[in-house]
Amino acid sequence: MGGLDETGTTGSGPELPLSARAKEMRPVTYLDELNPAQREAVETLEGPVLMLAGAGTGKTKALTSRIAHLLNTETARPNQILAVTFTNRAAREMKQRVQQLLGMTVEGMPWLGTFHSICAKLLRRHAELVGLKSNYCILDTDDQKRLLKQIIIAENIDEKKWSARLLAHIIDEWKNRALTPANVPLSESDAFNHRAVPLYALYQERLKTLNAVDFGDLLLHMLTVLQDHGDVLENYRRRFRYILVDEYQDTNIAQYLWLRLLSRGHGNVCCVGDDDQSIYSWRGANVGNILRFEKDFPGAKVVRLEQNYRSTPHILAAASGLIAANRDRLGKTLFTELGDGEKVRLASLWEGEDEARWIGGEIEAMQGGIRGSRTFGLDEIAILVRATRQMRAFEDRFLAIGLPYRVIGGPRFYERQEIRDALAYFRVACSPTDDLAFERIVNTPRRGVGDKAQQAIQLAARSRGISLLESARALASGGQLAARAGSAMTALVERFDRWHRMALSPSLSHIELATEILDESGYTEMWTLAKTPDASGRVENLKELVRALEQFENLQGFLEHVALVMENESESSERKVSIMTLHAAKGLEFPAVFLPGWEEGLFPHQLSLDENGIKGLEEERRLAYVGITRAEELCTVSFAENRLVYGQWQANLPSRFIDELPEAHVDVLAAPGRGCDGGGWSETADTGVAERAASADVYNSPGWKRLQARSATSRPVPGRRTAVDLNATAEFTCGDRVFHEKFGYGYVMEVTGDKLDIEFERAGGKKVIARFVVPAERAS
DNA sequence: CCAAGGCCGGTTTTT
DNA sequence: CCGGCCTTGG
Repeated sequence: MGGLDETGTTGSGPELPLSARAKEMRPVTYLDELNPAQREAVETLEGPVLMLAGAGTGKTKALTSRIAHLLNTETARPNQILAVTFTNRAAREMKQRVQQLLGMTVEGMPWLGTFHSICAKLLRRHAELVGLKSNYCILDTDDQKRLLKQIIIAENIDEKKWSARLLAHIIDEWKNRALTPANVPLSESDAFNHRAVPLYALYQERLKTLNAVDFGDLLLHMLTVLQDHGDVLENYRRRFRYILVDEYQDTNIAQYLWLRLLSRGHGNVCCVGDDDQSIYSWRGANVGNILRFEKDFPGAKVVRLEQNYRSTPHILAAASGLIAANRDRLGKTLFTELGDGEKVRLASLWEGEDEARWIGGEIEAMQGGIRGSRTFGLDEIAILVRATRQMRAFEDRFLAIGLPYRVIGGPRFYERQEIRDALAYFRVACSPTDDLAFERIVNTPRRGVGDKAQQAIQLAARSRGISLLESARALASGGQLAARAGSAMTALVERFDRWHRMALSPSLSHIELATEILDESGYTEMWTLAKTPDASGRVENLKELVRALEQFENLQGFLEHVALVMENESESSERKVSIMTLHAAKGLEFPAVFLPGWEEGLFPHQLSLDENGIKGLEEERRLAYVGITRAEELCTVSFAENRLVYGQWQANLPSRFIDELPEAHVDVLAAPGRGCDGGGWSETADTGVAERAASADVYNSPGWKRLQARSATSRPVPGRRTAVDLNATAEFTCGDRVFHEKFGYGYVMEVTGDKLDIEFERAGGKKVIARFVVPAERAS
């Protein structure tokens, strides 16, 4: 279970004299297992330390050993250590490994957790300092957007032009940068048609009335508390004598400020990170934090962990060669002592389906004992994609050939509609004033309470300053609703009253209560009767939800857990191939990794380049680096020359990242699927692709050569038809030499309306809309 | 009040 | 091409 301790599982434990016992129980061995760099990072307990830990260099080991060392030398007691991670997974792993090292349970480490869970816990203690009650509820992004939408509509703003989604994004960014409505710089006040700042302020007001916070607030409020209340700050500075931060390259500005406040004074802060693995800038992460560490924390000791224990040499060299193309980096030289191993394999396929088919074939071949090569279990294999839409092809293919797979990081269990609905019922039952939850389920399942009735309830609630449930009760009993809505509301209010009483009664099992709520509300029935194909799955999920309740003492505790630990915890032990995004793969490793879809536009992703230019490109490259470095023994990069994108066939160039892989460490597979075995596993690959002309290795394929050659040989015949650019920027005629942002220079071959057929020198033949090209002489 | 059709948008995603 | 969301018409 997660690193969230809000539910009290470990947080409320007594502060044990853990280190003393640890010593009795187990002799110090952890130091002997460290290399010199790791050892230095572990043993430098005082003052700021930056551990620059490359991929696979034993960073978690160093971090956990450091905690063990702090405890074992009695430098700190467990409750004096603040250790923060980003994900529950990381927190859980850290806890387990400290336990392993010390050979005991770490019940007494209350301050090891995610930024969010630790802040949530602290904020419960100090909620009143920011105008909240300690039982505040934590909204997820869905609630957040619904709330913003209400505000936008209430302010008479055209929601279509100015979406809640956009506003949520703007506000999140400000919160990431620790900007309260009052602090937003004037230069940014024009955002959202000059309305963003006042709307932000309104939103914060509304949250306060609801006694609610969003994720960003957890950090921001705690920051406010520490900044404005010297006594509280002093208290925590004295308490958290040693601070450890995992994945420092992913911290945002609010988190950075928070850490600085807490560590100023003793300065015992140890940050671990890798600037080359910073892939979350779009979520507010600020690589600058790690790049600036030595300036921010004067006298900092910087330790580089450069010995890689994960990947074989070719894989490591390929990754290092690739990332060397990035400019803004601290720079590390990773090395390994592992034996030879395979080169990174590179395969070119005709189209996306072929790619899935080929990889499926490879995986099957890797199962059975192909003579001379190692076999890989399904759970040792991962497919890492750039975008979720790439997953479909693999799922289809694997279903077809009966290859067990699991998609990691898909829509999470607690984010599914039916689960969120059920939780909303539980929320209202526990706290009848939870308006957002009430709103969500007031007419789900349909019970005849439509827009009009809901608006009346809202209005009355606002004007009288009462909750929606109370308002509904008043209107229903006063006969102020339409007949159908009125009777439905009376029944619903009555039920909630009863459920609330049951929730308060300690004698009643919360599992029975949950079951009753779902049955009596008609919610389970709604899905049982639904005729959509996914209905039965949803009923299953509801059952699973009730099962998950068993691990908690009451509904309240469960709801608190869910708010922060949005994970699907049903882990089957069956062996399966993992399919996930590159982002989701960070921190994981697999013996064999497939990296499909290395095509310009997809990876690096076009939007990333468009929006962030060179910075975007460098982040994409780091993503590629993360991908390759997940592999222990076998890494296979592939690309498809053609891909169906939003129903349109698109011809793609191989990713520039392919060119950046050092040739000496790459094994270009000859024509996978054609029977010319280049790699060792290919002979059993599906030969259905054999007839496809253009499948060949990247650099020597006939198709590739043809593309290269074409521009030199073909000269268009000057033509008659002329395209009129609708934006009146230029007119084109057959034979014109033109320039395109993405495809480079080429000649216009044919003109159809505003569409041009262009032979590009590098990219080959494309159909392009006229306004996307400029005459070559105008290209900068 | 609800179901069917039109329209837009469309990377990555933890807490 | 697909899904979510909103509008429209019954």
